[in-house]
Amino acid sequence: MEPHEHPVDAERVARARSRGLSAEDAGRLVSLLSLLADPVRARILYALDEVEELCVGDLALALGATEDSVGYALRLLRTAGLVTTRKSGRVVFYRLGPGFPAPLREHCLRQLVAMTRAEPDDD
Amino acid sequence: MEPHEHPVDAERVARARSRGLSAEDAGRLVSLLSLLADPVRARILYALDEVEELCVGDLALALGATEDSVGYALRLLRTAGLVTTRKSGRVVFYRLGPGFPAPLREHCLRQLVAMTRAEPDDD
DNA sequence: TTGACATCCGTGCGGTTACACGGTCATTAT
DNA sequence: ATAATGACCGTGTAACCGCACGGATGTCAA
Repeated sequence: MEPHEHPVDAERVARARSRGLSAEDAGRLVSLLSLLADPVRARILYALDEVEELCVGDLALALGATEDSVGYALRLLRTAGLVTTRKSGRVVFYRLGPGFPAPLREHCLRQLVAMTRAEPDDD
Repeated sequence: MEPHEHPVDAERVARARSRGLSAEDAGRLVSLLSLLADPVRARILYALDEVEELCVGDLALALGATEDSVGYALRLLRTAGLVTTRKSGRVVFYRLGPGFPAPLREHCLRQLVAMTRAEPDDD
């Protein structure tokens, strides 16, 4: 099942090859988007974008999810450096990390959400 | 394992609840982002954004992937309505669909890619 | 018509991922 | 000190997903 050896449009193929996404860049992009591509994580990030700071229990309360669920989600987000923690007593507060990608916040979270709300164009 | 009944910051919880993402909106957002969160699909969409139109074989050639792989990827993208097809003889050309979300194209594809390239801030 | 080709489709398998459970640490109150 | 609480961690399991394989469809060439 080798790719055929007769490019139909060699010029476009060359352009796609040179200006396209490398496998490495795609990998980084995907590992980032994968973190957003989960209901709990997306809602957590969106909530933190709205109210700045929340602790685990309150987050679970606000989302109507189990603490286990948000705990697991926060584990991944924290590992990826997308959120930071502030510990006060036995309560741990979360907020969006300083290294949180601005375009991701501005466009992917806000704009995409707005769009998704407007267009009921889904399965 | 019920959420505790003592919100630490009741005001923020209320705000996160009212202005936050509903489960349904999150579901739609996630089903969209999930389509981007794959190396092959992301590279296909990016390539189509660059060169307008490509057939399956040329796409596989440009990405250095098997035709099976891009065939499967296109199957999902087509089902979701993100790409459209134009058939010429036995060759099928793909391009970004008319319903392709503009913010997704502008920001998620282009800006995020640029950012991901610049910042080696990943696992 | 016969054969070769580009693509699509259904299916099974392997790897990944989300989630629930039990145990542990640190902190606060009695 | 003991008990209770908020959160973390490691592990097992079940579901999901990408992908390869085989076969089917439609098209061009001889």
